[in-house]
Amino acid sequence: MYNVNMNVKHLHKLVWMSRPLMQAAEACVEKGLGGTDLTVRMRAVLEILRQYGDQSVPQLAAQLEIKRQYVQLMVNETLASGFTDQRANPRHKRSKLICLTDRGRHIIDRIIADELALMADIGEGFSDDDIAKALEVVLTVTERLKSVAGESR
Amino acid sequence: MYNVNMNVKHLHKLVWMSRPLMQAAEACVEKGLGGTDLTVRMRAVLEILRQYGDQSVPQLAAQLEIKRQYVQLMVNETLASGFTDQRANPRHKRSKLICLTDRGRHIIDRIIADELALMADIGEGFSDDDIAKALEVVLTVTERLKSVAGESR
DNA sequence: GCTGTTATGACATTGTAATTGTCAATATGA
DNA sequence: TCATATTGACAATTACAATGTCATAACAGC
Repeated sequence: MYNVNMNVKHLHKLVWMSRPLMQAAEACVEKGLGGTDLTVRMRAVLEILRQYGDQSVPQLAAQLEIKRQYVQLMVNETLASGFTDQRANPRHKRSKLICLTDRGRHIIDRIIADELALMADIGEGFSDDDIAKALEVVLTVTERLKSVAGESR
Repeated sequence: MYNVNMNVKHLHKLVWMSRPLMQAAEACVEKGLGGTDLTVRMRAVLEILRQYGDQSVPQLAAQLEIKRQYVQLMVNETLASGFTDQRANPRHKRSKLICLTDRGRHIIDRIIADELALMADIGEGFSDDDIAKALEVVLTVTERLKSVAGESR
């Protein structure tokens, strides 16, 4: 029998707070996107490209853990809006690499900067250590939950 | 100009981890529900009833922060499956209170117990203080993000 | 009690995110 | 060269949730 202590209940609550947190976060992001032609899902593509460099659609799909067919839609939107462009892929002739245009890079840089500025406000009152530890908990818990859910499928 | 330090980047990452965390959590919950006739959304109704007692559909909707029409569907499913029942509402004759049946209470108790047991494994290696602090960060950040997103609408 | 307003349940419609399935074209690798 | 895998394109489907509407019924002020 497990000793169901406070620790465990806190963790349970933390995990269940992930949905409200996500919703609040996405609402904020959406608000920050107001005025630009970007959508939240286009933003996700630009962010990955910004952080990890040019990639093919299937590679993006793996990063985002979303099916490639849907990522293709997202990417097509960014292409149509001129935030990204295609260039030759040395590793696969048919699957072009998606890269940020100057416009795309400019806008995603600005958006991320705005978001970080917001985070500076949001984190008010917590120490660097608090935040670092909280992140570590969240990352670890996510990994462990993934492996639990993934088992024996 | 903001000083974009590690703290802020960690917080940004933490916030963006909320989606993967949620997906992993829901996948685990779904797995835990295997074998029962419960769905994830029915589970949500039972959990609120278990924690906060009998409530009307509009009250549940407020708790879950979901529109009452959709909660009505969720509740109807729990009624149809015999996990909940209706009883007279002293405060409103038409809007019955939804309450757990013995079967409903038994199953949600078991599911929560299983989840807490899983949390005991998942939290391995973190101190009570780490978890408590992480929860505090998540709760606070969620509240603050909500208020930011809610402003001037 | 009468009456206007609100709350509720029921149902239909719509929107959006994302998955799944399929197909043809093309690349890749043995 | 040829079998297999990958890719992009597109259609269909599922799931979640919001939104709209309506009739009924409850409530509150008078």
